Order: sequence, then C-alpha cells, then structure tokens
Amino acid sequence: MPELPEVELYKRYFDSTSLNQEIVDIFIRDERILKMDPEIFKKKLVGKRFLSTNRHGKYLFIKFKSGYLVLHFGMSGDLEYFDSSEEEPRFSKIIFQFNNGYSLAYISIRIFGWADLTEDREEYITKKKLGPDAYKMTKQEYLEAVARRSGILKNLLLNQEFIAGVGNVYSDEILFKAKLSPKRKMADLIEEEITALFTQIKAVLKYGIKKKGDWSSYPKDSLIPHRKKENSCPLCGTTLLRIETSGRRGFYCPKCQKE
DNA sequence: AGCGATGTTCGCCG
DNA sequence: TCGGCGAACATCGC
Repeated sequence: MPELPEVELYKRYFDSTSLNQEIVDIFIRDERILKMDPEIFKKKLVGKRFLSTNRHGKYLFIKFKSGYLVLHFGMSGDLEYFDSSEEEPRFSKIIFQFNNGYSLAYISIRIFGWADLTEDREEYITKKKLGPDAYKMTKQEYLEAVARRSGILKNLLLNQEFIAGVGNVYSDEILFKAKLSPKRKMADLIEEEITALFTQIKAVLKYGIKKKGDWSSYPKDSLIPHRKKENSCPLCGTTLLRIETSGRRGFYCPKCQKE
C-alpha cells in the first residue's frame, strides 16, 4: 500500500532489520521485477552489506559499498524480514539472505514495482525528473515547484515531477483538508491557498506516517475513510463527487472544497 | 465473474 | 513545450 508514508515506514522497517549484515545469497523469484540482468544484480550485491537508506518520494535507495539498491513498491509492494528456515512470504519476488540466519523479502503482488541498481542516487533522481520530496521539502522548494507548473491540483499532486511522494489516496485527503477542489488550477490559487496546500501536504503525510498506514482508524472528519461511491462528506453531509483524471479516481466534497 | 486497485510510462492530441 | 487523456503493464481480491 505504498505512497510516501508507507514507503517511509518500509524504510524504517528496513533500517531496523536489514542493515550491516553480510548478504550471503540472493534469490530472484521473478525476473520481471528487475530493471537489469539478474546475474549482474546478484554479483554486485552478494558479499556486500546494506549500509544506510534514503527515501525520495516513493523511491527507497539503499546504500551499499559500491552503489545503491533502488526499490519502488508500485501499487502492491512490501517488505518482510523472516527467519530463513521458515517458508518465504507469498508473492516474494526477491529474497536477500543474510549471514545471521534471516532474510529480507521484497514482495510485489502485481509486479508494478521494481528493483534496480545505480551508482549515483542524485543522478537517478534527476533522470526520473522527480520533484522535491513532499515530506522533506522546504517552503522555498515547494514555491519553486509551484512556479514551474500549471494544471489542475489533483493532477499536479499526482505528478511526481511536481513533488515526489503523493499518490491518489493522500492527494484526496490533502485537497480535502486544504479545502480546495481537485479541479482548481494551480495558476488561479491565491497566496493563502498555496500556503494551505503546503501545510496540508506536510500534515497529511506526517499523520499518515504516524498512523502507520492504518486507514481504518482515521478520525471521522478525514476524507480517507469515506472514499467510496455514494458516500457523503464527513463535515457537511453532501454527497461526495468523483473526479476521474490521469487515469485515477478521486473523491471530493463539492461544498467544502472551494471550486 | 468482472471490475477496480495506494503507480508509472508512453504515445497522441490540442 | 506542456498538460490532459487513455492505454498498457500484471494480477489479485472483492
């Protein structure tokens, strides 16, 4: 379930389980998940240790001696650290086996994610044209991103070249909390609205991390628990409308979110 | 049993 | 050149 908050949680999980142990073997269960030759992938990593991690948007970079492992989780990725003597998790696509008897599984049900290697993290980010990380960006970086782009807010939030990390669900929540219609054009926003959007991007992502991605326990005044057809706004009771754009389906309240 | 899904990418069009 | 749009990718769960 990976948008920025979930990937941040994967990062913390990785940090607490998989750093500084020697990788003794790697098993690739489905080569389609790799952006590169499996043999080269194995050769470069076996015998190394993962040293540190860094997240940019929905991308997780894991440093080892001579480069970075890059993981993207697509729509259904996950990590699971398990005892090597036990059965590996369902839908495991790559298994990193460590010298302490444990393994880390990179799981992907629908193969929309991928694993890759790069020697230069910054170059990788530049090549992908990723905008600033939505959680870590400064107000200044945000304003620069805003100045570079136009278009409707929903599309912009989903566009990783604008800012990196926001996905479909959190974009709905951000716009709801900022009281802005997803159809508003960035160029038409007044200063207060631009600031409100910044504030809510930060707040919603921060809260998502705090809740550990558990949407079932969100407070009633959030949009997330109501993101379903025919549901009504938790604030005013108006029937939520759907917006279909960029091939994604969003929800919003036509009364609370200013057109 | 068909449809929808927390993502990215690419080609087409205006 | 940029933004919007739709399809493609693969597969599972409801």
